[in-house]
Amino acid sequence: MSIPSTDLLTDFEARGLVQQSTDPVALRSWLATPGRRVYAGFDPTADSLHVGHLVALVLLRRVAAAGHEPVALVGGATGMIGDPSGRSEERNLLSPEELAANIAGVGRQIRAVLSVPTAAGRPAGTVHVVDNADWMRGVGYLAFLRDVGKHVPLSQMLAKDSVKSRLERDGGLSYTEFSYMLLQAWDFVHLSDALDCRVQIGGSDQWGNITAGIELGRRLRARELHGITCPLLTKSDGTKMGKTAAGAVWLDPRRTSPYRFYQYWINLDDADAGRCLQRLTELPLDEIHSLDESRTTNPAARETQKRLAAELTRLVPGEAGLAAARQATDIFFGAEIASLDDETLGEIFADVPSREFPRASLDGDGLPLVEAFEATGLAQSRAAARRTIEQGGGYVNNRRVSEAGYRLTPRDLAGTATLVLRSGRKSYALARFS
RNA sequence: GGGGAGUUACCCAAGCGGUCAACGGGGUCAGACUGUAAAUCUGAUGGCUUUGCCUUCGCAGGUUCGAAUCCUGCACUCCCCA
Repeated sequence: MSIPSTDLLTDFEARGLVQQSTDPVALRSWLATPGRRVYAGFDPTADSLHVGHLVALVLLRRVAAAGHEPVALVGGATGMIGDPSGRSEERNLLSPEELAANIAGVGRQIRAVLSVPTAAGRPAGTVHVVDNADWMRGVGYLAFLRDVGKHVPLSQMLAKDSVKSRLERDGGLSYTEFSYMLLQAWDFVHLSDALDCRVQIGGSDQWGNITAGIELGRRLRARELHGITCPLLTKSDGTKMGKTAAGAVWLDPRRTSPYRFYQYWINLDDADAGRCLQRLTELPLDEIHSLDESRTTNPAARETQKRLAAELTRLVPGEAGLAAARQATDIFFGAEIASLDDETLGEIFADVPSREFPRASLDGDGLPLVEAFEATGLAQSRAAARRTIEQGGGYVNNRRVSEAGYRLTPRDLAGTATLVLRSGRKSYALARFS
């Protein structure tokens, strides 16, 4: 991907990534010089980022692709406090140990995603990952109040939407969370001092915090800082992006397997998939348009979803993760499971519940299938298992078995000691015999 | 304190002496269809060693050949009058 460095803002605009920005003319002119530093902050609220953070990560990648240097701030200091923006309730404070682990995990992920070569094969170049605890740790409360707090009018703080909406609620917000924006404002000023970073980008819920920093920069340094926010990615059905019945979709493959990550994107509604393609991937716009076209003329092919899933799975879990996800997808939606070794089966069915049985149970008459269904949790009782099987919803290694009295014997093993049970379209369980 | 109504399977809700494991709806599960979507349609929906057996209709007793259905006591919920 080659974006002329002068056109970062235009690029953002073209992809629908700009919700609000400060003066576009000044912004463009500052970005006209290559090698500018642009920052986005990440709160270490967990040891992994999730799909909701993807927009910010991708924004930073575009910053890099445009010839600038992305600065990712992992909020070790702000994470001690908790950002009230976009939150309806007071946050629980994290313990220092949790926070340290989260910072390490999140930092690693940011570096990993930002170091994946862009679509055009261009490496991301210099990436700064900074922790605001490094400059906040030594700052005393009194000094902070005198040097920073003094320059922030209460009226402005109270006017922020994030504060207003919380004050209107029963729970209100604590002084601690109220102070959050001062910390973030100071971060921005600090980064402009230390790295000459003058642009902050983030989700639209960050507008208040960003402008607080811009304001502080003007008062303290007489410096012009800029901000861009992008619209929060939402789904057309009103639910949150990146949420499934099973919980958030994480970027860490240990929390969300590559298969489930891939499937999340594959399953998006058409309307959402198109937007995601534009905002989250680095596909050239003309390619996106031709996929839009394909979506109208041949929706059943679901090319958009396939492309989206491939792009993002490659970016996050990586090329190997994509291969694994695809293999798992073939198995989950494909034909009979022939002979696969136990290790591969274990990997493919990593997300699926599994259950150990004594090897001897397969000998003689074998293990009643209904018993295996019940034991693996595929059915709540043997009667339920029997019903499912009688109605044609019972599968062994993806081969339908419709006799409720069926018994599993060594012939049913897919690997050397494993077989795959399935109930209905997509409930799987692994039975291991040892 | 007095009077009345109610308590049924995951939820709502019929049933008012045998034909009741219990109508119907929702949900859930499975099947068909389909784009790994939505909608729709079909079936299932207490358990088990399943042509049968066992345990369920607030709890405990009782009447009866036989009770979710009748009687007594207890617990809880709701409404009305004080």
